[in-house]
Amino acid sequence: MLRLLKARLPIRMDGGRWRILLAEGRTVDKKTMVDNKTMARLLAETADLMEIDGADSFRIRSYRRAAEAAEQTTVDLAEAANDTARLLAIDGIGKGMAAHLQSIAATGTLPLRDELLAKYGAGVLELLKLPGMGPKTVALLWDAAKIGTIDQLAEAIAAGRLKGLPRMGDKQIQKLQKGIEDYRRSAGRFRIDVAEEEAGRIAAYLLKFKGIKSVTPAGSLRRGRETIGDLDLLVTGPACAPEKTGPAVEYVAAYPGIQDMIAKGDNKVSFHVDQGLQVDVRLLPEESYGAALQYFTGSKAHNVTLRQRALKMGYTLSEWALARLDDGTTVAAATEEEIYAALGMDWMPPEMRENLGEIDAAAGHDLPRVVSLSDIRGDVHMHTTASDGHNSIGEMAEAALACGYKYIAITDHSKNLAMTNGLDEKRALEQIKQVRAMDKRMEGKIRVFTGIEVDILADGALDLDDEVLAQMDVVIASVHSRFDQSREEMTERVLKAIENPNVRILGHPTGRLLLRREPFALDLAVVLKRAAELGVAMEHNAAPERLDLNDRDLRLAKELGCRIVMSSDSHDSRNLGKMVYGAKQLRRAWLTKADVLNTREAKGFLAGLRARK
DNA sequence: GCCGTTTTCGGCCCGACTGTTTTCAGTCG
Repeated sequence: MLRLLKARLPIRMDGGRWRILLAEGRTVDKKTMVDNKTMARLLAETADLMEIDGADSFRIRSYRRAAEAAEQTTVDLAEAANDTARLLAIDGIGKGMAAHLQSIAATGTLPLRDELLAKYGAGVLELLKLPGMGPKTVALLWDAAKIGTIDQLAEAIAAGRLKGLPRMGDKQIQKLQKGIEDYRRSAGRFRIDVAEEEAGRIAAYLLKFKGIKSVTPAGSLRRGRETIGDLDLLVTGPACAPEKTGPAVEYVAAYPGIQDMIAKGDNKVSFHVDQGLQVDVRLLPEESYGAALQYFTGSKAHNVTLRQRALKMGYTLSEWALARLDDGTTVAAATEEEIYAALGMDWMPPEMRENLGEIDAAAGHDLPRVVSLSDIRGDVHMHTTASDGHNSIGEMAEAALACGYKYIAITDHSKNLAMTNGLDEKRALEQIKQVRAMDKRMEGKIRVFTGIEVDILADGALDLDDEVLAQMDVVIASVHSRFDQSREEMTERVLKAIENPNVRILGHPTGRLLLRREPFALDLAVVLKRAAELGVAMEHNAAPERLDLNDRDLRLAKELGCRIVMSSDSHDSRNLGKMVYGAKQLRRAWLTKADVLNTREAKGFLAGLRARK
C-alpha cells in the first residue's frame, strides 16, 4: 500500500470507500489490499521496531497479541474499522489498538511504525530474522556501527569492524556470518508431509539406540500445521534419565543426515538436515514426558494462557512438571492427560491448541467432538483415464474400498478443460452408464456415484448442458481459468455458478491449490454465505501439497453455516488415502461431523447434497 | 497497551543454551 501511494496512484473516494483507479480505469477496493494478514504484519513489525527502540516490554507484548488476534479473527478488520465496538470485542484489542487498526484501514499505515522505520530503516526488520540476532543486538549494531541492513552487516564483518564491540567475540561473529549465508540461501518453512518424512527417518535411527524408548514429534507438526518452521522431536527412555544423557546425546549427534550442528547440550541437540530444515531433539526423563510433550507441542499462545491458569490455581507449569507454587512439589508430569486434569481441564487434540477458546472449553468440559479421518465415509472428487487420471473407474473403486471408504464419486473434468481431455455432453452421458454398471458390480461393498467437475466460465455459466448435469449425483463447479478478473468479477462469477440448482459442491473455492498461478481473489464471506443459504457445500481439497482452504477460511465457513466436503481430488488410485492432513486442518478449525458432509453414510450424503432450498 | 472473582492500578510465562563473562545478558522456543 505504501508503495502504491508512493507511486502516486490516483485515489478517490467512492461510495464511502477509498478506491484506487487502475490504469484501465477499473477500480479495486482498497480493502482488498489491507487484509487481516497485512494488519497483523504491520502490528508485529511495529512490535519488533519498538523492541529495537527499547520500549516497554509489556507494551510491546500487547502489539504482539494484537497482531495474533488480527491474524486469527474471522472478522474482516478493514470492513469493521468504522465500528469501534466490533473491534473492541476482539480479545487483545483495546482502545489504542482499535485506533491503530482504524488508522491502517484508512491510510494503509501506522504512524508509530512509520516513525520508527524513519529512524532505523526497514533493513533492521530483516536483520532480526538472522539466527541469534535479537532486538538488543540489532540496537547495539545500530548504535555502535550504524549497521541497519544484512548487507551492511556482512560488509562490517568482512571489514573486521565488529571486533571489540560488547558481546561480539569470534564465535558470535562467525555465527552471524553463517546466519547471513543460510538466510540468503533459503529462508522458509517446510511442508508438513516433508517434515513428517524427515521425522520418520530420524525416529527410526534414534529408536535403534538401547535406552531410547520413544520418539514423538511435537511442535507445529503435531498440531498439524500446513507448514513447519523446524522439527521438534521428543525422546525418552532410560537413556534420557537426568545426568545420564551423555551417551544418548552423542548418538543423536552422530545421526548421518546432519548437515551442520547448531547446539549440543545435556538434553538438547539441534542441527540442520538436508535443505536446511532445523531439527531440535530433546531428551527427557520418562517421569516428565507429559509435561514436555505439552510444552513443546504448544502453540506458544496456548501455553502462555495455560500457564496463567496454572498460576491462578497456585501452580507453576514448565516443560518438567506442573508443580505447586508454595513448596515446589510435583502435581503432574508424566502424561498430558494428568496435567490437563490437574488444571481442571479435559485433554484436547493437539490441533486445537491455538488459544482460540479451547482452554475455556476444556475447563468447562465443553470441547466439541472434532472430526477425525476415521469419520470420513467417502471421497467424492477423483479423476479417471476418461480425463486426466491414471486409473479406471474400477481401479479407483477397488482402491477406495481398500481405504475403508463406503462410497466414491467419479468426477472427471468437463470439456472446457481440453488439455485434460475433458468430457463433453455425449461422453459424460456415456460415463454415467459405466459408473452405474460399476456401482452394480461392487454389490454394495462400496457405492460408486456419478459426477463431474465442471468449469465455471468467465460469465458464471457452466460449460455443460443442464440436462446432462441434472443426471449426475455430484456436480462440482470449479474455476480453472481467467485469473485476470477483479475481485468483484470473480465473486459474481462464482455466485452465479452456485445459483445453478445442479451444482452441489463449490470446488477450489479460493483457487489456492491451482498451483503456479496466483490464487484468485474473491469475497469469500459473500460466497460462503450464499452457498450456505443454497445448501451448496464447499470442497476442502486435502492432499498436503494442495490444501485448498486455510484455517481462517474453514472457521469462516463454519461460522456462516456452509458445510465442507473433504476430498482428495485424486488423479491416481494411490492418492486416495491422503486425506490425513486435511482432517488435521478440519480439527484445527473445530469442525465436527455435523459440519462435514462426507462424514455421513452414502444415503445421508446424497440426501445432504440434495438438500437445496 | 491490555485487562480485571487481585477491576481503574499494577500486574503481565518460563527455562535452557550460548558466548562472553568471572556472575550474566541475550536469544530461542
